[in-house]
Amino acid sequence: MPEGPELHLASRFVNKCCKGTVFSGNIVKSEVHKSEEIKFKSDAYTISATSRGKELQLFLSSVQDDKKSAKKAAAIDPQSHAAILFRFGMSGKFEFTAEADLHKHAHLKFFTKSEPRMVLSYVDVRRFGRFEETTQWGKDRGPDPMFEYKEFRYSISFYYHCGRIFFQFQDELYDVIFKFNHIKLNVLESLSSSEFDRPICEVLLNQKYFNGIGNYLRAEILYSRKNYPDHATDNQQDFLQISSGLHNWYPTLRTGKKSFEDYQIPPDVKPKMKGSVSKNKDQKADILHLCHSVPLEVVNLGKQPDVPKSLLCCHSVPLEVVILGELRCT
DNA sequence: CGTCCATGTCTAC
DNA sequence: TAGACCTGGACGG
Repeated sequence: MPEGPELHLASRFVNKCCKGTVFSGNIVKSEVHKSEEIKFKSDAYTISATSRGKELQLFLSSVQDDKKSAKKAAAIDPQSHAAILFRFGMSGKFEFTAEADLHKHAHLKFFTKSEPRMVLSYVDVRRFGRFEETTQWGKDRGPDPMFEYKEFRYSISFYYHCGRIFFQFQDELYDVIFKFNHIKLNVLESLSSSEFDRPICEVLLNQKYFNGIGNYLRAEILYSRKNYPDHATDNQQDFLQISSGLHNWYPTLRTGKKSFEDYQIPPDVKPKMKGSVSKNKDQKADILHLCHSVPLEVVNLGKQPDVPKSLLCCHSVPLEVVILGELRCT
């Protein structure tokens, strides 16, 4: 189930069924699950969710009868709010059921206050997923290619200029970089990490840059370029060539120019391609853009189950089949 | 009955 | 880079 799009749909699901619902009491972890117990406890709290790549955050907020006491509670009790970070492993998901219908592998349970009691539960058959009480996103995981597209592109280009600081001060760094030209931008240097010095099919699974891309999505992305992993990059130069968007973005690479204007964000940063296959046979789609548009298509298919499955023909086909099979989708 | 396979990390050699 | 961590469904004998 869970790559970026599924995590996002899971967050929508949680928001939908928890809207206006008040939860209460202990958050119950199954004995068998290895994650730590969740300490947050409240007589009355609400739940909302958001996702980023392959992670999902639940936000828990205590509710009070009147606003005054709410303020008071927040001031006195730091426990009036909490967040839980989830990774879904291979089989994680959320369910919202009656107590009687709880899944056998429900590992974390949130109970509604009112009767009949309902349960929001984190279900994970294989237990590869983890949860943790924290307001942070996982360190070493990059921006979401669907919903933080600009940052996603930046993260790939600039990570090695700014190091770990990048993830802590992303917004500030963009401003600095684009207001002043003090920092010399050099994509080749940015991509000089050995992490990019390998086949593109492996690079795409690096969650530091491609947070949310998994085995199925990379198959979709590589196929939609009509470019199979075994044709793909063996070094950073090839990665740049594959990512035509980076060339457009950094004219320096072709012209040697280094003026500030050359470093403006390209106009095509926002999605413009409908569908994932480039119309021009000779011009390969920008692979970074596909990391944005392809998962978004999956999200939209999830919204409308009746849509014909013509677009994402191999989303249910493992990578090996895509490589070997010249694709079997009609 | 058995074997193989699964949208993901994580860590020990 | 192989193995570990897990359950269960598909399929073969």
